[in-house]
Amino acid sequence: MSKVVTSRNDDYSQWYQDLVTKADLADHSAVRGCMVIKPHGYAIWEKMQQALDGMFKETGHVNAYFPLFIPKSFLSKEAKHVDGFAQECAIVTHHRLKTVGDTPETRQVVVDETAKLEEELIVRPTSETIIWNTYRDWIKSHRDLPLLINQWANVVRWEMRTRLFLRTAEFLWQEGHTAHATKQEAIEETERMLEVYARFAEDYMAMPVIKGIKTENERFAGAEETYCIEAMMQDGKALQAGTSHFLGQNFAKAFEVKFANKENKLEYVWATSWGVSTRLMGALIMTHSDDNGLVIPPKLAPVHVVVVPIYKTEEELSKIEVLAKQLASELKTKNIVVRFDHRDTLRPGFKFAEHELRGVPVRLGIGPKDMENGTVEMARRDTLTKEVVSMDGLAERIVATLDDIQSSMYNRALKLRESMTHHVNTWEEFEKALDAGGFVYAHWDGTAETEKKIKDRTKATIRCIPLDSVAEDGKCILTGAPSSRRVIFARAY
RNA sequence: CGGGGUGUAGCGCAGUUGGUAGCGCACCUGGUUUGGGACCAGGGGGUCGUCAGUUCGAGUCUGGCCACCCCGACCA
Repeated sequence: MSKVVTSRNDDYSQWYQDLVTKADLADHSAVRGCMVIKPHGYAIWEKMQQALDGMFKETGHVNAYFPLFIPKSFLSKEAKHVDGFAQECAIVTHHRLKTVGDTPETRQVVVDETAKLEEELIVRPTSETIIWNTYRDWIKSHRDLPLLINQWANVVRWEMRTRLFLRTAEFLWQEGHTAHATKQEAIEETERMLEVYARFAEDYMAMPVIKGIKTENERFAGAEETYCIEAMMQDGKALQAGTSHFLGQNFAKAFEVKFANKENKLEYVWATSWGVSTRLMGALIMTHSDDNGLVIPPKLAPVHVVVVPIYKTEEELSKIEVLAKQLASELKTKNIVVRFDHRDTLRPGFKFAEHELRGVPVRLGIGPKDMENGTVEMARRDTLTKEVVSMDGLAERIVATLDDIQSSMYNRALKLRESMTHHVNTWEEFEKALDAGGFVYAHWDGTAETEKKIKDRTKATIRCIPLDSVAEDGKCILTGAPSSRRVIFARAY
């Protein structure tokens, strides 16, 4: 009974926390703001990594790895960049400990002050600086470009307040860092990777996203332009799910990265960077899960089908097991993972609840009645519906069901987003729509001051200027100044 | 960094006017069960966050410290 999660209606935030811990995704660790990602959570992250990594490689990228530590002086070379990150850096100052105290009771380990570093090291909050410092040596000619590199890594940002997956002091991510000969190429790359993220979110996570551009206020520190995908969570709040930055020549200039063009003239290199993080785990949870637990889209489920045997005798069990094994090997050829839940100390009802909590998309119950009738009970996690189906053609049926789960999860999420999206023209409507929750399309005069005033008054930020927005004359919701297109406002995570 | 809260068994909690720690779940053993979170019997498991003080005696009272969580401000 201890595994029941708080309902979304009672306390959304508590529901989220319950879900993360009770579905065995992650736990708070002994270190403030840092989480332990448990095997089940990590398995889902690995599925995400796999899919994304494949997409990166398809678009011509290769993986590499750069150091965890960044010399302090590197960070300050790009002025805006350091401004953006200075407040949340972990700093390494020493490289040795020593033991003091003569007795076992008083003995303790302290920092050895004689082992102070000449230059402090910053634990990377992001790797632009160390990477661009390295690129200086790698890029000499236009023939070295484009340079398309990704790294899977952990980064540390000393956030004041943390939440499991959504904002942790240490998080896992991938960061792509590319170098190009022309501005146009770099912008194309930025947009290409935004497209990859959007496709991943929608096709794999079954999470609809809006592609857009950040306003100056929300732009990445050191970028010329930040593109993003924005998703809406079930409570109507927005979540930035991924960003792709056009960095211009800012880092090339800061780190003196020049290449000889075809005319043998030296030019600064154009750059992009783009990343998604374990925050996507939070997005996944808050997009689909319900009061019974996690709901995972089949494409990201570590296990697609679980078979729960219902039996009295060992003989019955072994018959069911033979069936399950057969089904598993048949489905394995279609990359569907079937697990047979053979645990004999737990009753079926407990297993049903547990697999629901952990989000297995399809559950099959097989008992004596089924063995007699040649049927199984098939339950869908997304709809919580059950039906008794024939064992004949079961594999095909499962394939079709998984496909259907994948697409209906997307459709459900899209429908919810649409039902919580509003277009408003007056301040009064604007406030009302924000309180109702969701995305609010409204006109804005394009100034950072107005954006900030709106944020102070309503806690809503401009999530993005949608890429597909159409030109439309209107008046700024706050100042009444003319505006040529709507932007999306929302309260956000 | 402000506000609030919590530290007692793996988890969730109780512990009265101070008298040396208990309940549920989980765990172990045995048995009966098994189509939506089983039941019976027996059993194991504790520096009560930490330091100091008051006291014959502190989980309980006093003070300090630490940690974590939640709500804000800041950020992916």
